[in-house]
Amino acid sequence: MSSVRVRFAPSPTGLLHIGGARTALFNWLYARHTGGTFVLRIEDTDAARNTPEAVAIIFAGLKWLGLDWNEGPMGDGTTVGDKGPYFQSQRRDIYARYVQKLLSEGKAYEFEGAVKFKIPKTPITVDDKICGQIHFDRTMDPDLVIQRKDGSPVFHLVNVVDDLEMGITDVIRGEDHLSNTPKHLALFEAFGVQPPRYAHIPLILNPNGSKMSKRDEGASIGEYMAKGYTPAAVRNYLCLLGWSPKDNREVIDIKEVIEKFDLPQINRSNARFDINKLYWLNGEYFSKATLEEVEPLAIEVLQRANVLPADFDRAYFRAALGIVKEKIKLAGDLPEWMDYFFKEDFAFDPAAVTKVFTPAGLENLAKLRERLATLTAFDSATLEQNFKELAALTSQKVGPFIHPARLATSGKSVGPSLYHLLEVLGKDRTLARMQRALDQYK
RNA sequence: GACCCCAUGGAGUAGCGGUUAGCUCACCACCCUUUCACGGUGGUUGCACGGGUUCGAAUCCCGUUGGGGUCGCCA
Repeated sequence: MSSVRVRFAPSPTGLLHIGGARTALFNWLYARHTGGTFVLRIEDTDAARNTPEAVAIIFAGLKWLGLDWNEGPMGDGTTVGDKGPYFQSQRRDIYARYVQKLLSEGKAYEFEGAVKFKIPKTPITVDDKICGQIHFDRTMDPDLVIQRKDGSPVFHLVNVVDDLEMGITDVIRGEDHLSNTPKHLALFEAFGVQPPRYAHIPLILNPNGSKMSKRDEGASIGEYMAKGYTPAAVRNYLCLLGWSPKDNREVIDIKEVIEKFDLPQINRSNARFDINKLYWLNGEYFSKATLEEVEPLAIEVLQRANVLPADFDRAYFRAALGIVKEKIKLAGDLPEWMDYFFKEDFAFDPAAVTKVFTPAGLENLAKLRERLATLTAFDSATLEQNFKELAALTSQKVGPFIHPARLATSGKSVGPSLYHLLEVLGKDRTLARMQRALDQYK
């Protein structure tokens, strides 16, 4: 294991922000690339936010993305690492000690009950691994409150003390912290230690270019979990925001990303979040996955949507999933693509009814039903043959039979390959559904 | 407002002094097809602007504009 030690230090806000997840990802990638250590630390100094549920959401999100950490609370109640505690709320005495040290050395002073750190009024340069050398004037910077009137330590202090105590060598964090870095550098200097290296990564913006806050659509990893996204796809997409393999590929295996990932080549400009591209990318992963791989997630999604009954027919379900899977990009789209497989009283799409269940369309449907009723085999090849024969017999193209058949048996105008659909539904269901449509509209 | 960062089509990016400015998503057209989708082919859209430097700038420098961030006893 190399000497590199990086950390992800989220605050339990009740969700794992997409930007935070990306920061975690980049830290994780760097740790894995260098063979270093990835530390998870919970910045819960704000007591109001410190709930077990909020912390659990962070664990769940990181695990879902496959970002494992080497040190910190593991999420199951256990803790790994000898630099703990890894919850800031449990490190009060450590912070107090550091504040005391600054106080006794005259580097901080009391101010109306709070404690302020004296910011050196001298220019300083931040040497950032992504942004390069950044100069800050500091001569007009006000002193920094490091401990509140109520005795609690402030973010900048705890952040620096923890990085110091935990031996963090590289701080990879959002660019929103770049302007805070001179303060942190001053604190490290006051403590008489070498500061870590810094790497500030660009932010993720909303599609309209505004800052993505936690209330914005799509800001929470939990949303993607709930919508049935594939974690590898989300992770892949996040890799592409600010980083690139530089060879025109989009779908890239995480192992290869680890191999190629490094800090200097990270982009310096903010990136907008494009749900469209994520959706496409998810489709790439979804269609490559086998039926077996997709099945558990599909069942979960469908049962949560009340589409799949508790006691479903496994073989029938798998057959249905098989023909639908080829058509969609996202597991979350499954409910609206599969609801009609499991109920007979589905509604017929009104727009499609107007267009397809015309007198001629219904006439064709009736003829079709009559013919299908005589079949003994009901496989897709036989069905296709019969559709075509009937079309030829009536001097029509096959479309005028296909469309009414689809609408009658699924209620929709779009769906999986029709012949396969009918095969999966089986003869009895197919005929019954066609009869229902005829009874209702003819 | 001050300070900091950024700037290639609608979005993500490749490019790192000489390219017909490449790729992906999205969009449009055509082909294929039972619809949708997939796939295939083609297409619209770009170096923010103005000055320099140079024989030559998307690439280097300065300015302007635009966007983002920081300036809390939030993290």
